[in-house]
Amino acid sequence: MGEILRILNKDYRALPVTIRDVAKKLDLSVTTVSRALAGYDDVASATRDLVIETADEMGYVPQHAARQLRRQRTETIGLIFPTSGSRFSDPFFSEFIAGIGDETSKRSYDLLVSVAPPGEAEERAYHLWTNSRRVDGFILVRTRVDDWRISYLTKENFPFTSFGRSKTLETSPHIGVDGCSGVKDLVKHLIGLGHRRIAFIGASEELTLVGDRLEGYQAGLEEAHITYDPDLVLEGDLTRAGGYEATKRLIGRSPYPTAIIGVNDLTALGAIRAAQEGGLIVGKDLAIAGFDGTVAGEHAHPTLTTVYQPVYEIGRQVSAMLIDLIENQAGSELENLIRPRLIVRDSTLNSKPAPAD
Amino acid sequence: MGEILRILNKDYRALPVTIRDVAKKLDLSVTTVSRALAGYDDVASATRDLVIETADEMGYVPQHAARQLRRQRTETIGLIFPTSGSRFSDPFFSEFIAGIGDETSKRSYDLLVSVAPPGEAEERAYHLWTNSRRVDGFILVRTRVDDWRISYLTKENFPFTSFGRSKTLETSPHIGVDGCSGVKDLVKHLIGLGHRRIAFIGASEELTLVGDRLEGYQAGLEEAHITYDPDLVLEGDLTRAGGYEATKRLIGRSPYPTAIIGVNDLTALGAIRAAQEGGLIVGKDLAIAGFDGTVAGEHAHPTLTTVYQPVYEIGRQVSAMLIDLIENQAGSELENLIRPRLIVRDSTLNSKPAPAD
DNA sequence: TGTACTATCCAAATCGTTTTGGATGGGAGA
DNA sequence: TCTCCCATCCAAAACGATTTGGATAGTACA
Repeated sequence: MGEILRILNKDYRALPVTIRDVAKKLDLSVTTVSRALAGYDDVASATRDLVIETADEMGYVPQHAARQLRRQRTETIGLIFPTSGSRFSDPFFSEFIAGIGDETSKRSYDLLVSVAPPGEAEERAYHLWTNSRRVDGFILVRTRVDDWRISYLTKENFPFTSFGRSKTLETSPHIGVDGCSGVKDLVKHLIGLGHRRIAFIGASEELTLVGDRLEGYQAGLEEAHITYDPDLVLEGDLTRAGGYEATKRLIGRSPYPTAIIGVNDLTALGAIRAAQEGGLIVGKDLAIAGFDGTVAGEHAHPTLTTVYQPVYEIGRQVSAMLIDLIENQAGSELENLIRPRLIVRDSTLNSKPAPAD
Repeated sequence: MGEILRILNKDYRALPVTIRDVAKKLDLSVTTVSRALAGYDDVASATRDLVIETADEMGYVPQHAARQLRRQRTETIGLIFPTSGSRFSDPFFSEFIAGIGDETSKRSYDLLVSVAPPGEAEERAYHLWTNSRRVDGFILVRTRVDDWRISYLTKENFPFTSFGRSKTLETSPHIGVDGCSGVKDLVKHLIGLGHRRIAFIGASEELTLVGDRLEGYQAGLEEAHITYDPDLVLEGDLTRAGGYEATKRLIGRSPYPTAIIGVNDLTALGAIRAAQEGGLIVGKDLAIAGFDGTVAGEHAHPTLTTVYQPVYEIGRQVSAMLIDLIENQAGSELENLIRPRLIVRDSTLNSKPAPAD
């Protein structure tokens, strides 16, 4: 019969079996079936076993929409990636999602993903997902100093956790990477090699990660009693092109800096390219380092000195914290500050500058 | 009043405004409000305007679950990435999702993402999302020769489109990249430089993309009347480590091949690493090329010759096709075969082998 | 004036669950 | 034999939207 329908009607699709079908088959009430499957103890254990068995062999799976409507919970968390789509390729991304995905599926949550550049489209996206009760909570990445998302969700009392701190962030659990101490370690490493004219290519200071890392840069210099020179700090945009452009300008100067720190790996890769085009040998004439620990840095030539952050693990934790928050399971502390790890590679290693600075 | 609740109750969260609230405020029926918002013409235009206006200023957004339950459509598409989580970092991924995300949000669909390694967990994931009516359709990536996903979804008559072909795939629209002609171009390029001993590092032939590219390798050789030597074809696993291991073995031979093609960029990057550790100058002693066109290849040293496929665009198209399929909008053809583009860079360019082969 | 039609509105059913507040019957204890 | 209680079950009311199948009143036309 199903077979006939299938043949007659191109649009045939098997109707999903509902709880009512199971109830009818067993001559039980819908209530009992529901409670049996939910494991309540007001149904006889013989009945319960029978219900579970037949539900299973009938292939019954509760329809998500109905359950969600009744329970007013979606068991879904949202992630809106703040970027513009077309040339978006952030190695950070896949690892982060993998971390979130593993944790959520372990706790039988789902993950709803969207991509929206900061601004109006982003606001619309958050409004929509909160007001339509599309998700139970959000994971925020790339937090900003004045972060609209944080104030909005806080005002609405909507659960969220974030990767990154923010001055608007007071009460919601989050994971921060101590970019300050990470970059400070890097600066120390460079100073240990004899560098004194160290440049920093950042990005919009609206991003907390930028300010954080810049702070580490300044702290590192200060500790070595090197006066901070604003001329050595340029602004990129977290992309390779940004790093390339800024480096072009830096090596055009005389004297040019002997070391460059990129605020992230992509920036540093752009810097390497620019330096090499300018005829400099990276790792010898000029030291270059990044921040992130991406695959691309491992394969660059020379291999890139960087500050590594465990993105997969961060994704896992930040979603675990969110689910705890949604389910009102206290226990996760407010801030988890991860200390990143310096990885020294060839792009800085043999770069002792001339002793006469 | 809301303010008081907010103070008294830590768990206070604003109740979303429902269509009933809007109806009550305007002293209209729920029906009329619904139909006004849906744009039916059986409501007076003055009423319609009023409804739209007040709904807007009350911040009314239809609750997704309720609408979905009634309409039996989710306006959501699913993507289950076939990989194991922990060390997953595929540059392909972020660009593909960006493509899908832009297209779906343009057509006001949502994207549900999960990660599950091929096998039991994957099957459970598909079962769950189909039976619970969690999504309206799926996008498949990394299709396999005998693909359980394809047979399952076909049997269930559940909409899907895929990136990649398969022998189990007969009726569903998909985008294929002509890896065969792509690799053939690459082989021609290498032969043009004088290479004759060209190795190929593949991966499980269960993946259609592997067989496809291998075919191109063989076709290229044949066209140049070079006999195919199975000893020159090794199996990697699409990762850098796989390429590294295989290359170690290749360059241990005597004579070693003068050129190596990696089935993807990561494989080729591993090959470069192994060759360099073995004391070979890539691009001179040994030519190496990949397939994908990822960022990492651009920054490798030497820069990697590769076959570029427009992943963002493919993501966009494959989701557009899926939505058309879901909404029964005919028009999209069954197969869209994209011809990838050879990008010649330094890793092969100056690699004319000694004329006496 | 009566009829037919149109424009505008609405009550109630429905989607598939979960939850509330009983109903029922059999056994134990007096 | 009569209560009372407990174990087991269930009817009906939600949840918030859409859709079906009218109802109502005003207008046009004879």
